[in-house]
Amino acid sequence: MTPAIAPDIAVARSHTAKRLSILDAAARVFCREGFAGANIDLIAAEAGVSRQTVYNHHGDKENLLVAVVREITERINAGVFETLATFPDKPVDLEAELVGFAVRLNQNCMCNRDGKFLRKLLQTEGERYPDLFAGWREHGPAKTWAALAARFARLALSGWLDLDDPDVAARQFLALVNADLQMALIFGDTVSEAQLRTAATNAVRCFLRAYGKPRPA
Amino acid sequence: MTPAIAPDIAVARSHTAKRLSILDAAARVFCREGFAGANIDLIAAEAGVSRQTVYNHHGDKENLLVAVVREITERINAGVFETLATFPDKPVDLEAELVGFAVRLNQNCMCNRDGKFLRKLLQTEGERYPDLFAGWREHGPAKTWAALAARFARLALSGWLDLDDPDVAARQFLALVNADLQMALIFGDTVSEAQLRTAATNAVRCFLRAYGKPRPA
DNA sequence: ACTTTTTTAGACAGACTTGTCCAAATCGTC
DNA sequence: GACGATTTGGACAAGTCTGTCTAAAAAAGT
Repeated sequence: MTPAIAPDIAVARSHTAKRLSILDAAARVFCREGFAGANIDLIAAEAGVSRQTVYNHHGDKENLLVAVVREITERINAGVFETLATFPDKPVDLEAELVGFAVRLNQNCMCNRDGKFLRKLLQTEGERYPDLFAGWREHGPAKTWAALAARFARLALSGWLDLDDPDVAARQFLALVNADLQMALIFGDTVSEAQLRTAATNAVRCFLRAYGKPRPA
Repeated sequence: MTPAIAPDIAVARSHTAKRLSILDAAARVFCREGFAGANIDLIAAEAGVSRQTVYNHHGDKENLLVAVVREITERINAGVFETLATFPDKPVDLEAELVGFAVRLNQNCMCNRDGKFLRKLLQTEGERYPDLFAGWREHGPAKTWAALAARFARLALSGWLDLDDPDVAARQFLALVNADLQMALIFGDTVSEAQLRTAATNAVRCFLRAYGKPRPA
């Protein structure tokens, strides 16, 4: 069995390697130039692959865009899921731990390369291909917000927070975390970790002034 | 004098009318299709003008983009300036008046057509033409934030607010106001006034829980 | 070593755009 | 009604891009 499978894996590996390389280059070029301005020759060159190979793998330019979006949304969802698992459910120092969580969230989901790409692709092609992002639209932010809201609700139950509406609080938490990064995000600048920490600290401080309670017994 | 000027004005008027019509159509098409995908024939058609006229007015496609961005940023800046003047400097019911202000801000600046266009153009072409938006980058949001921060500082002085850093508070106020609209803004949906009011109410309530003080005497 | 699959490079047609040119037509003014 | 400026429609060359095709080369598998 193993000898029969091993070659398959080897083939699949090089195949997959090229596939990923193409998707990566395509993501970069689509984001930089927009769908209409993206040049398949350029994508092939950046992927270190011949143009024909691009067509062999993904057939169409539109198809390639679909594959890129699928890939990126999957990676982002994975990052969000992973980061949500680090939420401070049983905090000791709530402020510090929420700051850490906010920094992780931004580093793993919003401010990394994938986040930037998704934001840009969504903005540029969202209206032209509405069903392209329909899946992410339903399973992405809404799920994230709901999960975060559930965590906040638990913190409220255990006496750390005083909340009217956990869903609103979750959205506000995320908005506050990005408050200081708006400009950088909109201009596509890279944000240093120091900026990230400052932003998160300001956000959590405001959030806890609004919804925090003295540490429960 | 008047007979000598009148024709000039008449000429200028029709000229200007066509100019605006072209800029309007160009903004729509650039935003919908991106710069590379925008078709000058289409712009001319949507402007109800022949293609040659577009070239007569703006020469180049790139030049046309510059003109569009200049036009939009000017309108946005005017809207911001106008709306900032309605800030409740001497409030009676601070919460209600801040909600009203937030709604106006969104209606006149962020959520209207110009705001949507600027966001999209910035996202799509900001990296390719960095100096195109350099002017707005310096004189736009930074000025807005500073002006808003000054208003909040005055509210703090007169005993309505308890602020550490008015600049941070201003950015947080704006972030909170958009917290509930993120999805709609990112997907380019239109937002109803009811949504705007709800979002503003949630935002102001959170903001005042964090920074509000009981009404001064 | 032989076979099969994948990749490559290049040529290619078809379509589409941009920006220019020009002659006819339209418009407002004298 | 005549004049000058502006607009129009269409034709045009030059360039770019997509997607296909082909035969050679490379890689992988048996």
